[in-house]
Amino acid sequence: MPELPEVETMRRGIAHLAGLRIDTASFPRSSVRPIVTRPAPARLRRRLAGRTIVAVHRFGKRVVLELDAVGPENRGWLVIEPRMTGLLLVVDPPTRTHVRMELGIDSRACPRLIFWDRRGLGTIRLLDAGELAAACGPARLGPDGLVVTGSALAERLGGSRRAVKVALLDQRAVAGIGNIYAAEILFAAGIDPRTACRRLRPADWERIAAAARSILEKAVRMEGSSIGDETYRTADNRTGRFQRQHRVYGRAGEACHACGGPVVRLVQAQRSTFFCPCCQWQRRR
DNA sequence: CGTTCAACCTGGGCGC
DNA sequence: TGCGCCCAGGTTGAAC
Repeated sequence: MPELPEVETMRRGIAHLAGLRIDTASFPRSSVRPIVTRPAPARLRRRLAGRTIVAVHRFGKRVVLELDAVGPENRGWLVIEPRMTGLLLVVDPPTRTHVRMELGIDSRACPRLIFWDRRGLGTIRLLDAGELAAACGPARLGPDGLVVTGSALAERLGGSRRAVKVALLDQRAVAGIGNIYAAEILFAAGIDPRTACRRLRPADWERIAAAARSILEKAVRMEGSSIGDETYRTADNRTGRFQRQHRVYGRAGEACHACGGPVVRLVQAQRSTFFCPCCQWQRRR
């Protein structure tokens, strides 16, 4: 579920935890297979207790709690990856099932932070500086989608034979774009998602980058996209509002707002792509 | 290099 | 009602 706008909204929703101390950490087992944590839950619990949250970061689609050094512990980074259904909440989740992590925070302002993940595909890892660089550094994540430039995209993807929609999902090329926003960005840029990257010219990459910045920024302002029940929510359990602005995502068979023709769904790299064949054209040479 | 498939999970929706 | 199937915001690794 969460892509850059949703994860950024989560980050902002818990940014006020900076400066506060983690009292207790628990990792309830709520399904056949417990959520993936590193280290394993029992040890992670001990290593988190008593640590102060120095800052709350976002790297691509991950929220990262920076923790201070205490006793034998060096400075650490708790990397939370929500994947499809993970949520960070400062209020009670819809149900107590699927709670994967609960941090008791030493403050009346925020008694707790809950990671609630219906499908349990999310991961939580406590990393040191070197591991953080390997997981969230430039080798793994391209420039953030909010500030990506056309030349950065052209440099990373310009020679690729991949379809541009598939390439935009590559976090090494640009960080934070997922299936919803890839579709919306390419609609805004007027480019067919099947176009091979190598067919695109510098001006096309500029249009894509400009559309990415503009759409992601607007989606952040509207606190992300909430689709269906038990889907993405803000940290205080409100729905996002950007789903109302979707032009193509999830609209197969419906009329394009621009031309009136039907929005089409197709599958690329095992994932749905939505686009308007009339408004989004393909450069073939 | 690029694509395809499977896997990790839960649960909603649909056809029969 | 129930069953089986397809679908879902993500990521990773293996196989071809």
